[in-house]
Amino acid sequence: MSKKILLIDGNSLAFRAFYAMYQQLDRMVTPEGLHTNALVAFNNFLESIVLPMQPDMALVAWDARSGKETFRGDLYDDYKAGRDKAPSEFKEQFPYLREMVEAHGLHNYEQIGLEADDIIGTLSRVGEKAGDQVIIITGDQDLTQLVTDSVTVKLTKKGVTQVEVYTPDFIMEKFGITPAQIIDKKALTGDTSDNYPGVTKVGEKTALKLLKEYHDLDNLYAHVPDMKASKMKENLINDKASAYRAQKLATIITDAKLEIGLSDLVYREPEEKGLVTLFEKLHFKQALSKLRAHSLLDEDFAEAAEDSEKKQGNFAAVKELNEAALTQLAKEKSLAFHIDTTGDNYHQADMIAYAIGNDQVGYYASRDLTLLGSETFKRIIESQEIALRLFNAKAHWVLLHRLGLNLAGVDFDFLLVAYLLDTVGNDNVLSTLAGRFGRYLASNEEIYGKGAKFAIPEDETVVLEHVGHKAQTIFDLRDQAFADLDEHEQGHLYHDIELPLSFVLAKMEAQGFTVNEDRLSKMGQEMEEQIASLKDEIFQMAGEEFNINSTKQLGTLLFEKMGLPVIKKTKTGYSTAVEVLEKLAPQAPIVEHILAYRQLAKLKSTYVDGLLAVVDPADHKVHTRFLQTLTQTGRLSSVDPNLQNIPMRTEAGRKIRHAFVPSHDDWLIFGADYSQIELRVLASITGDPAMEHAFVEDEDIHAETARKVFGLADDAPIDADQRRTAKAVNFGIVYGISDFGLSKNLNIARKDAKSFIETYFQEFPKIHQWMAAIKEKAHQDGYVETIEHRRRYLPDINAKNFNTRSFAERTAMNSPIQGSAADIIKIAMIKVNQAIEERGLQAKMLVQVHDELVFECPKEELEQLRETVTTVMDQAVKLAIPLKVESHAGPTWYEAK
DNA sequence: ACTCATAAC
DNA sequence: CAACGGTTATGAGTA
Repeated sequence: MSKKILLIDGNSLAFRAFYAMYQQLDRMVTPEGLHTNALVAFNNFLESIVLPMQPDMALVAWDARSGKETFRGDLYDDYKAGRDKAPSEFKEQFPYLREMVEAHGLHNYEQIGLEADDIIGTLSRVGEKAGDQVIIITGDQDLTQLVTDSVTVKLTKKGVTQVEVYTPDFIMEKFGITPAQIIDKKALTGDTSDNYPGVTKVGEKTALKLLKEYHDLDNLYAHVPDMKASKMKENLINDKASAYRAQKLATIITDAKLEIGLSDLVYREPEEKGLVTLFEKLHFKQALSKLRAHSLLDEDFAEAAEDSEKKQGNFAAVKELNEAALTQLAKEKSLAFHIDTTGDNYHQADMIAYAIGNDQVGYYASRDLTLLGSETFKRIIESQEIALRLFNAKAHWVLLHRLGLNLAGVDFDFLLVAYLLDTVGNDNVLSTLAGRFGRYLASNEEIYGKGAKFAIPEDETVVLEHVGHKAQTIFDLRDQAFADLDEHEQGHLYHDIELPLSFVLAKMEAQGFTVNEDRLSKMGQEMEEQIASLKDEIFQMAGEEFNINSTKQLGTLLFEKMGLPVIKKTKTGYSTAVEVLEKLAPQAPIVEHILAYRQLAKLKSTYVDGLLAVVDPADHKVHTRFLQTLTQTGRLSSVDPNLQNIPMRTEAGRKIRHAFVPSHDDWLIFGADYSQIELRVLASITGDPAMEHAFVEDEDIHAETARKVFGLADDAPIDADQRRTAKAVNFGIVYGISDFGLSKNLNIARKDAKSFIETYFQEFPKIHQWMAAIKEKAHQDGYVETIEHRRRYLPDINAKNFNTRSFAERTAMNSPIQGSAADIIKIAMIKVNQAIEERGLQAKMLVQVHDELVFECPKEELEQLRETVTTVMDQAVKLAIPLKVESHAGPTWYEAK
């Protein structure tokens, strides 16, 4: 009986595995500090590729310790030189790979003097002679030279779970040559990764052409003298020695003396005990729970194999959508829907293709946008009866809104759920997030390219399959993702906060904020004049012209030519940051000018020119996008433009706000903000009586803190400096205090800062206790939570490096505070939106700035809106401490704060 | 693509 | 002993 022999190129696959999950490197670390990304990917490979194959014999071959010990090292000194050293994050995973291979029932083998290739080459010939079927899995194209009718090579393409199958026919079709000629192809081209040259200027194309004409290297050189004079001929003659050396280096040994034979390679079933031990050591939660489930149900391996095959993308055929299919789809209870666009900015991006379907009726895709205008499609999108599954509901709401449709009935937003489950390493990309659930599909980058290379593939079926697979992935992942959500107790956070909020945000974005472009341009002109005259003065004082925007040139002037003292350095040179320049200002009058120039240049470029560039000429509005699934704490962020960092602190900057106006005459801008929300949250979750008292009595919290840390009477007067110090201490507490940080911020001695903190903790003991407890929880669980169970994992919390660990500890203290404040304003936004609708107000919510909401409304609605908004914000959540809301209104955003 | 500087809360 | 407050986005310069 013919046997199935599996030979695996361990080194090349391990490398592939490491880089396939390189983006996840920082996420995948055990509490002991061991990186596991390559191990996770390699395990996926063993489970999803090897297990379903059920081979009779299986071996993972490894390179001997150093290439120099092989004959190739003797033959060519630079063999594999110049190869990037494997990073330590990779090396540390290596020992576990062998253990993993063993536990999965395969054998490991390496032999001094041989590379993995040679072991595989030799065994493949042995197997072939015995009449067996040999399958080689590798990431190295060299091995394809071994292909015969009974030896196939599976070459990994992207990552380690997608392979291309090389047979003699396939090679002929792809290259037009036979497997044996692969060696001579390499002889001519050389190998950059192994660092040996072939013939100068001969690449793959030329090599294939020559081989088709002359068949092999010997025959080619026999005919070189007959070739007509050319640069190539010269190169062939000059590099003849190099070509023959490359030929030797590229030839895989097929007759090495091995200490093992086929009979030593019998494949055993995976060993459950060994796997459990290993997975526990590596903290593979998913793999462990899968293993447990399987052993509990006593599933046989055929079923396990089927399961893992499904996981890595056994996609259903994607069908072309038409009216008839749409009618069929409209009868379904739940459907996945997905649109691909030409860019991230869904306010203006074009739709490329879309897909819709479920596991019952299958998946349909189309590029025909007219179908989206049909009544049937409208029913599907707008009906509450059809539960929709999407990836990024907010983006889809806006895209559909542009078509005049009102998205409703959303059940599952995979992006939101994935973000709530784990914020770390979330790149907002479907393919990556699906990978976390063991589902693999092509990334947009693979299909469309990125940056300047972005292009829609000519072959329409590629695009249709891509969106179709996305829809299927989204559909399939719903139950698992919701189960995880439940396990985290995050059902409420998703269903009652984030999902409803996404539609509130969509509306705000689509509404847009009107910009008075004339006003903004005029400000820009004035700034330009001031910038020009500052520039003149600076050049005159410096005695030369230079680029003031260049920190490098500025550094040279200040610290070398003028000889000012270096106060701080950056990685690349002298620091010229504000705090540095402020210290230098008394010593050199030019510095004041530079500071003024800097401020104006920033305002002009970012807020005048930058803003004008993104105003939509059709409606004179800016339509920001609020990123709901980006920050580690649960806050929103805002891009294109960022409306959350419009200047406020300096008068010159604040004037920019004059350009933000209502969209109608006789309307106003109204702003409402939470006062001291983070300190109130802190007081509430720690239950500190002293702080609670201050807030319940609505006292000046910074003054009150000053009395405490300076040991003054309850009614003692506080001077400005004392208050400023106390305010800095309060801020420090919220950010996860350190004495050094506070000393730097207040410009005081470290021991004074330390004593402030100690006194603070004596006066607010519950805060001290909470800080210690939250750090302890983080060390125990690896994550912290907000009042609404928003979770933040802290992969570095047990790091050996003090800095890294300290940073994680401060984060552990800050995130529950910042995140709970984010929870509160999000709840308020949903309730405010609802209240505005219920009361039939015309007012529109436009922007959220972390503790502030901005609206536009008709003048006559102002007081009603003020009452509505402040009450709803006040009452958004039930805390032990009252919340306080302040509000302002006026003709522009300038007056509304 | 990265670093630096600076805008906000 | 060391390093040193949290969360972001954007523009300009440099590589």
